[in-house]
Amino acid sequence: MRQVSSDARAYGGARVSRQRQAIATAVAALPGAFTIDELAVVLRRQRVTAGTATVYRAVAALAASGWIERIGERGGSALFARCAGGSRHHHHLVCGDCGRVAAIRCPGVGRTARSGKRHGFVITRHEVTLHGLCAECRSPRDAEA
Amino acid sequence: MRQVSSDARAYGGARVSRQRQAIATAVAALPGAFTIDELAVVLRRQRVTAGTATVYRAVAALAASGWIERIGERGGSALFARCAGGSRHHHHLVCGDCGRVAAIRCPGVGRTARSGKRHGFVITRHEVTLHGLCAECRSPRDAEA
DNA sequence: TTGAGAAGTGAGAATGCTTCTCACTTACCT
DNA sequence: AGGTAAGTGAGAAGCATTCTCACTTCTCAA
Repeated sequence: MRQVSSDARAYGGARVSRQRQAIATAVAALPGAFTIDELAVVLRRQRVTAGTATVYRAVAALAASGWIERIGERGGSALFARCAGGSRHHHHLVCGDCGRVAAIRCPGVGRTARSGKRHGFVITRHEVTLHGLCAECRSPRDAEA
Repeated sequence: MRQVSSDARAYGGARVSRQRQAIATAVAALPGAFTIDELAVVLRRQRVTAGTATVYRAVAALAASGWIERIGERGGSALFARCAGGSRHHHHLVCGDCGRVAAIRCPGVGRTARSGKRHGFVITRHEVTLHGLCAECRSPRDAEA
């Protein structure tokens, strides 16, 4: 019996090379959102050699399988995150400081759909991203409030 | 008495050159969302000569004054739109076909703020973008529904 | 009207992110 | 073990966007 590793699942059942395994592990170890560049830094620190194209392709594969999601951009680079939302419909709460990401329920599609209908629109897709500071990144003074 | 033109207002009171005037006019004439590239095409069609840097700078100035807003991206380019939302807090409804943009009220920040608090986050900013098809771009068959 | 200075312009170089190419390597199925 | 489809990596290429710098133009004040 063949065992399907968690890495294989992360890549949607595609072939898992040494590089892809290391990339999936690095992504899982990151606390939150990351850019390709930040991921490359982690890989280098772990003495993983992987070409730029390889990292881009691996991240694209992880995103295609739904294991990570593209949640926006930071400093002109695409921002990705592995999030706990699973496959259920959800949105993201991103800490502007450490990049930690939390999944939140969708804040009422029904109302927005009605709002769209009023303008004659049929809504097919929507994106909601919340930015803020997580508990750990808030300064003690702010945390009091 | 000096008359402040609408173009001067669009540029936040900054100096209005021939190019900036043409760019503001072209933006106003566009039906909805546009990329820098699409705007450049319109300008070329109107025989307006303006360097790439000039168009970028003018669009940045229009966005800085709040006359247009950056509402996302399309095909890897920044997507802007002049919208009717004014300065009040609002979000955007973008037609995926013609780019027409409608402003909609914010779909409940209170709920999302509470949702964030549950995760220990303090929410400082949020973005909501709805994608769909406007009445004119829906095919007759879809419009029946 | 004129002069000065600030601000805008444009061509092209530079930058930075991302994708493509292609020969080489490797994971996986039989 | 062998075949093969898929992944890899170095570097080139393709973009959107920004920067540089000499030149032009706008605006204000005299």
